[in-house]
Amino acid sequence: MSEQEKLIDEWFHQEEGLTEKQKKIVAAAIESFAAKGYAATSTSEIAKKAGVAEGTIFRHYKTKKELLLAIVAPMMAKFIAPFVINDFNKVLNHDFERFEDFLRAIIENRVKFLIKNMPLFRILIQEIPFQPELREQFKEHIANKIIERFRIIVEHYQAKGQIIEMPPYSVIRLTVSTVFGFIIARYLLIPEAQWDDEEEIERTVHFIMHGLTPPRSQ
Amino acid sequence: MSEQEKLIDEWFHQEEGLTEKQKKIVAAAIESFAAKGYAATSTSEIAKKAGVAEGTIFRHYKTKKELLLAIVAPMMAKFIAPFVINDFNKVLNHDFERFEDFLRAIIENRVKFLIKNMPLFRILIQEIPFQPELREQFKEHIANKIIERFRIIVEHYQAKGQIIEMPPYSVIRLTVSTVFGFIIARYLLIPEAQWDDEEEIERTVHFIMHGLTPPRSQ
Amino acid sequence: MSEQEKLIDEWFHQEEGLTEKQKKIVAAAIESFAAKGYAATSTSEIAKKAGVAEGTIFRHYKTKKELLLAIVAPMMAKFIAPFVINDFNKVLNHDFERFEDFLRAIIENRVKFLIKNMPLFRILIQEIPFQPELREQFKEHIANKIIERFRIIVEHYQAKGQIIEMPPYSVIRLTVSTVFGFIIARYLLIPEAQWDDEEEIERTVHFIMHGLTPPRSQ
Amino acid sequence: MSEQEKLIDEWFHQEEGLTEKQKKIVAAAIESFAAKGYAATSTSEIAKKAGVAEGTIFRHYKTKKELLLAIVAPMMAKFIAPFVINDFNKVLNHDFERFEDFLRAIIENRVKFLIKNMPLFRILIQEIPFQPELREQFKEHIANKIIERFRIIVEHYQAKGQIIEMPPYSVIRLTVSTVFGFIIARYLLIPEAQWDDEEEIERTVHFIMHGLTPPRSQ
DNA sequence: GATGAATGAGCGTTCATTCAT
DNA sequence: GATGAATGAACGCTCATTCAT
Repeated sequence: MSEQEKLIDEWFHQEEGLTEKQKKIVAAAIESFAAKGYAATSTSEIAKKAGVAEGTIFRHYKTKKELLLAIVAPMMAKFIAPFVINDFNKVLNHDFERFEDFLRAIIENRVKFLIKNMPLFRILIQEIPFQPELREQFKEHIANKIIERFRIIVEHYQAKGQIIEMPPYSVIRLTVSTVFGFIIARYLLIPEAQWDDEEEIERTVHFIMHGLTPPRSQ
Repeated sequence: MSEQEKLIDEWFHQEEGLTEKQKKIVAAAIESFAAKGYAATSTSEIAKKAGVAEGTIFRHYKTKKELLLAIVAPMMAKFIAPFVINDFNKVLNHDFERFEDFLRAIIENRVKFLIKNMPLFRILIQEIPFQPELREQFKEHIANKIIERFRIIVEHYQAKGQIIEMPPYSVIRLTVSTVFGFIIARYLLIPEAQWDDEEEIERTVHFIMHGLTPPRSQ
Repeated sequence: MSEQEKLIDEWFHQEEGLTEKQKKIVAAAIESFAAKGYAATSTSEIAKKAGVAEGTIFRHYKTKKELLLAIVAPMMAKFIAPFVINDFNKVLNHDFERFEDFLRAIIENRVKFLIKNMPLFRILIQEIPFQPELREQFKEHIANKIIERFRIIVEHYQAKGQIIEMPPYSVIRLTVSTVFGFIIARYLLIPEAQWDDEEEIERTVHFIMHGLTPPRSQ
Repeated sequence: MSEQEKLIDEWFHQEEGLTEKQKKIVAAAIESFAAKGYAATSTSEIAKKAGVAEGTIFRHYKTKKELLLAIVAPMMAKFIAPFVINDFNKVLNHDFERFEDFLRAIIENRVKFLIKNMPLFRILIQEIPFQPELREQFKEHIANKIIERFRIIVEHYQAKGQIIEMPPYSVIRLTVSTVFGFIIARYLLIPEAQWDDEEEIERTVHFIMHGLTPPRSQ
């Protein structure tokens, strides 16, 4: 998987036939979009930061919005790739005896992906409210495909009695919002606090599994 | 409390000495800021939607940003008001025997506030990444004041053995992100889905209290 | 003359039936027009400085330009008044045996008037290039009336052999530009330098009378 | 010197790497600034007159004020250039036996320069009261540098007994205001009058040299 | 393929002026 | 007579996009 992962992660920076200038443009755009938002970033600023002429941007990307999508779309694709690849799914279903193990694997894998690509993740969640195309892509890929796969997994663990009876979508919602809540708090809202990452992830997993109630009280 | 609450909620729309035109401007701005974002909303658009001349906006708000802050700041103030009012806090500490009761009360009260003011909530979370002034106010009011009060409450219930041993800030983070995760999914991301609100809130409270693991597995 | 003078000078501030508010408006306008120029001074700024509502300005002066003219026109009138009053002229023609005496009297009188009303003088010379109405008034009053009177005076002293043969208009031009050159240098261009006013005026009069030619030529 | 002079005068219109559009912008701006003043001239008007898009102005000059300075600064530089060039100064000190010759040379040279660049001169003296940057440049270049050189020259002729004993700065002030008085009257205030330029310059020189007093009358 | 000058629509903001109170 | 909210045209300036070189 790590092999696979590496390949996927390096997709962006080495594949897709991006020219040297294009890479600079994309890097500059990511930096500025993440920092100031798409709407508040001017193409001239991107050009300056990338060290290219303003026209060069429009040679590669017909419009500013196309540049945004060219940045965020592959990131979404890479994020979901591991879920989509059949082998990976099979592994999932058989390798993890317990839901907790599955959860840890997800966090190990996908959360680290997001952390590694934090500026892109930031752009994604910052711009999704404003860009219908982005929202569309997001819903199509994440909602429609991934959630279905998750549903099957959740039902699998529910059948095993490891997850309480509850509509799978609610399970997903609760799990996902807890995990994303950690990433957002940790890396976007309060990055300056002192975080014991391992401990905090442990607490997060424990919370998803057991909630806030101590064992004895039940 | 509901008396108090009502008064507070109606602050914005009826008090503050807003003239008729000002109210129209604010309403138009809320609508557009929520829909397209602050940066992508032009003052001329706001003026048109409000049915006033563009100059009128600037008579009441020196800059476009001042208009944004004039919209969002009172909303934050009203959101935290119940936590700040001492009586309310006292009530909190004595009236709710169980953390779960406290949690339900909070959801009953503050979540409904947010739902009622969803466009304002939307603007707040959409613009916080881009507006340092907003972030500053948010941190000052929410982070520094509310979180401290929450910490005391959490420690109170921890002392009672109703919450597991865990840094209070982690308890808060997990609780808050679960609750906000519900609001965002329900009202912003997937409002078009069919939601059984009461059931879903029940599941969310249950999740915070007990996690996903069934009672017997422990 | 000093009686007359006083009356004239106080015209502006006490007569003309200016209400209290009007006086404040005029004072504020003079201050701002002198400092930043007519075009760069906003009526709202004047209103604020005068402590009146913006509408009040337009109740008394139909337009901003009318306010300017209402300020500068009486100043021109007062400047030329002594020349126009017949008695004064008679006095001129008979009292001053020598051109030099006449010159000193003029400086004593009219230059002091300008110094006393420096902000108004400043506005006048700053705005004359841009305000045709002002230029018109200036030409009509100063050029057409005063210059004629001066011409007669110059010819009078030329007949007496006290002024060299030269077109009177040239004599006037040279005299006036020397005197105005002093005022402008002294009060507008380099007011911060240390000036020995009496000496400098003496040199100016001497220059006009004898020029830069050393004694030998006399 | 005439070679040198020509080069300098043509600097502005042919050198400096001004593009065709820039030249049109500058020409249009000079025309409008001179006619209506900087503050009363809009950039859209300049663009229209220059036959370019309004954005083009701001591509070449970051702000409207920068355009003003880009117009006036080189003019000041060119005006003082001959005084600064050492050879010229040397010539001055040795070639002109008499102060009068020096004066004629200055008028021949620098006054003709101003006449040739009258719109620029007009802008300079019209805007100096309102533009601190302009005033600063003016003082730094003209006041601090040129006046010093003039002082030396004046003292030189005073030592020769050709100029009466008087503080050199006063000599400069009187001379300069007389010369400028001529230019302003001739070209700005009353250009429509019939002027016999040669005669009038002769009278001006004569006035400066000998004053209004006939030699024999004293 | 890359450039950057040129564009003109649109931006946030200011302005002199009006008018109901 | 005085007010100040309201106006909308005009302002200086920025922007994404085009295109000749």
